Amino acid sequence: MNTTGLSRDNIVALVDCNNFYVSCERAFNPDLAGKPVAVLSNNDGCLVSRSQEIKDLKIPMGAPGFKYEALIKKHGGTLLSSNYALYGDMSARVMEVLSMFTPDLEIYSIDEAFLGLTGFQTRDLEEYGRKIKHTVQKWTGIPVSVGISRTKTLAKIANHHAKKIPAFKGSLCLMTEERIEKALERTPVGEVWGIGRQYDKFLRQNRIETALQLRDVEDKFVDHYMTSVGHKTVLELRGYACVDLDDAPSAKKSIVNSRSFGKQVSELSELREAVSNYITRAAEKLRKQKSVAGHMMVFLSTNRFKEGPQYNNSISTTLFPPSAYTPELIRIALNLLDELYLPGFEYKKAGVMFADIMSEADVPLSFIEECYLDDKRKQLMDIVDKLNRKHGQDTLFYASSGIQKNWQMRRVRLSPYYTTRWNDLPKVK
DNA sequence: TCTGGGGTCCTAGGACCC
DNA sequence: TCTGGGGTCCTAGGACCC
Repeated sequence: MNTTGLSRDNIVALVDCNNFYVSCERAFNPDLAGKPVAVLSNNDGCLVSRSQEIKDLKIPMGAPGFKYEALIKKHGGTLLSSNYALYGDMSARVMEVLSMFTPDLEIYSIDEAFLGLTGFQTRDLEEYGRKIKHTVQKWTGIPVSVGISRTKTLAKIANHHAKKIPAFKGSLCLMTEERIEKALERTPVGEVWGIGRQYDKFLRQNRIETALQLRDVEDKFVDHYMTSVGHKTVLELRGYACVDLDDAPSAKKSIVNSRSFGKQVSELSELREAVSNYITRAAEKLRKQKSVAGHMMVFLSTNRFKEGPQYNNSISTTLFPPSAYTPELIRIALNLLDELYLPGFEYKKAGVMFADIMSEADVPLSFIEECYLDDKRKQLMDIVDKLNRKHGQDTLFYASSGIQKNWQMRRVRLSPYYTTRWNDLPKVK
């Protein structure tokens, strides 16, 4: 395998929040400490974040909430609806603290970040990791684990062990050959970043069961049986950094907004309301990253878990000129929906997607006017966005989005918006 | 009664052209 | 009637991630 130009002198840390959504809830509600707590997905469907006590009850990730509700209640536990406004805000606070520990911060997901530490060799890195952990905990109330090594893939593994093994006190640094080998030997191959279910199965069939065995596999095997992604994974395990740190979040290439409904929906009028809402949200995201979309898709599906006739379909169109102007996008989407819709089905989910996304700045000058960017429509969108940011989502909304919203998702166990709504600020008694 | 949502990257294969 | 082979572009779908 070719390793020309790849560095073995990198240092990178992965900081990962422990049970992030549950930790956010606990940060504001001390009653939840030490008891089983789980956060449910949208529509109060499956468990997407579990406290240690829930994991100890052997309740798997992604399990449907209703199956385990009784068990959780029996152990004095709590199930909560997801409160993304709260988690997003807490995430921003954690990331701000992390940014003080490195000039190279890559926010990888809502609860994870990579920190470039190349050049920090002279420090006691594991101690530095512990300092990061304590600072985040103190200033945000969120517990995190820190893994440090030569590549992102190795840092992931380090993080995993830091989280699982109490003796490491939340921070593990894998820099020496000896430590790396020991950790890789104890890591099942399926836990390696980039090895999913299919690869796991294939590798095990070939007697590769640990991360160490994967690292030391013959080049011939990799060349023959693994894709370019697999190549990178193996090289990263060998300490060659192939996945660069990316500190400037890039603009999204596609934007999706979709939700399951809180009930079965068969009326076109209700679907039109939902799609109008989804377009509104997706177009806000478009404008937030200063983009316009050249392609739109609308999709619709029935409940796949329920017996009965199923309908699962999508329809799409080119947007020319590309746009981020909500009223126009709603009009187009509703036309698509009318075409897509078949009466007589019980629908459970709908969604919209924008693709062929380009930056406003890249719109050819000759299109700018048609593209809405150069006139009152653009100003109107700016004003709507500003008002809604300041006074809350849907302060200004579109008539087509409806008011009753009977189709909306269920969130019956929602915690207060502790950090983003004045009336919900926690009170000190 | 009740089973999430939002992304990226890669590859294979079809369509088309020469 | 036969029907190569190489290149490019596009799309659908798979695999993976959080």
